[in-house]
Amino acid sequence: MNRRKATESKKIILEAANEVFAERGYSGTTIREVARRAGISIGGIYIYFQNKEELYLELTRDHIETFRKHTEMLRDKEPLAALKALIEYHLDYAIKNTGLISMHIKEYDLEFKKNLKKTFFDSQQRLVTGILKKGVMKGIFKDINCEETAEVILFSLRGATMDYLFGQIRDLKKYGESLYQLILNGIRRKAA
Amino acid sequence: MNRRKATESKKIILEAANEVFAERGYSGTTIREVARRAGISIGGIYIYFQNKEELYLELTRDHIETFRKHTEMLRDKEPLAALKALIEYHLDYAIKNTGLISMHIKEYDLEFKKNLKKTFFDSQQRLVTGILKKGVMKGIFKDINCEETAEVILFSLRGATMDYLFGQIRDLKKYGESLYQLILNGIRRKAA
DNA sequence: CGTAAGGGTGAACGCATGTTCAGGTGAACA
DNA sequence: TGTTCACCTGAACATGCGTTCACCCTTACG
Repeated sequence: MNRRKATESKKIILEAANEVFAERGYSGTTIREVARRAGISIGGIYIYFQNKEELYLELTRDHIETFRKHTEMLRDKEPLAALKALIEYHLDYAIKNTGLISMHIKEYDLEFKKNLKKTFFDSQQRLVTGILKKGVMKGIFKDINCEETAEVILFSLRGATMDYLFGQIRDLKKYGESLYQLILNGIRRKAA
Repeated sequence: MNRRKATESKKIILEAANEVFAERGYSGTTIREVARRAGISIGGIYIYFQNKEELYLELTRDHIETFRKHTEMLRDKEPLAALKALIEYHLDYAIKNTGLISMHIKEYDLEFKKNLKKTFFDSQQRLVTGILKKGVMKGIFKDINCEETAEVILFSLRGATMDYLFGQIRDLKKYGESLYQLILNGIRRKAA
């Protein structure tokens, strides 16, 4: 029927796939459902994507890139403000992208996305370590082990995200302040 | 052939199922594989369990009960010791039961185990809140919001578990001390 | 007009899964 | 020995999946 341009169709498929993956996870997503929601035929998907994996990878690369771009900006802020903003961004992201995060948690061990995941986690780890090191240098933070503390901070953020996902807590934002205080009391140099 | 007693067969099936579920998660587990590993036929499984869900639930109930029993004992300890032991137990459990935890994380939203999960999470929450309240009463901890702080502590423990599972960190035990310090500095009443 | 090509279709294929059920087998007892 | 019954078997069934491919439109161009 030649209804659309190729680039347009590809975009529509990606958007539909994004929806379905977020709702159902990787293995729960069927090509049939993506096709249905994109308003294209089953075979039509395979014109633009070799297979389901490729479709998934293309989406995941986008998501990681978006997240990375937003958090990398924090490097320029003051350590305290950067930490606060990091916590806020994490919690905010979790609230606004439940489906996406759910997908990545549920299928965390898919072999074909291992590299992508490692790169992502490492970049976050480096970012927080950087913030902490800056704080230590400036005398704002105690003389902590920055790598290890960065990891622990990320633990708590991911744990909060997970509990929110699990439905264990309703108002995630509420915990932002508690998290900030707990972290800060643990690393800040005493004023007195 | 009447090789075994019914109770024995059921136990063998449960053990096999435990293995396979831990390795492959719920949906990744096939009755065929459980049967193969239990040394019984496919149909044999259905003599003892109505279906896959029931098999899974029976196992999960056991696991939760074991965990709960071990942590409830901490109520009698001194708050500081209880916190330390709780952290230790969590990390230890994560290391020794990767497969199990992986299964629960990967299929966290299975409808038929929702109640079981909520009960489990709530009991942990109550336990930590109790420990904190005792500490506050004794003047060991600051006048914190016990419920909220308990949640944040559980965040960090679950986050640590998750990062370990994700392969992001290798030596989980190493982070026990960091976690303890961060938490403690955040809630302990200053000695001076 | 003919025809090539980009864009699209969906029935069909091969495979895997949870579940069923007609039937087998051996020990225990009459 | 014959009968019963608890225990067990695995081919068969219904379903659902990712993927393929022979074929169909519509447009562009000569």
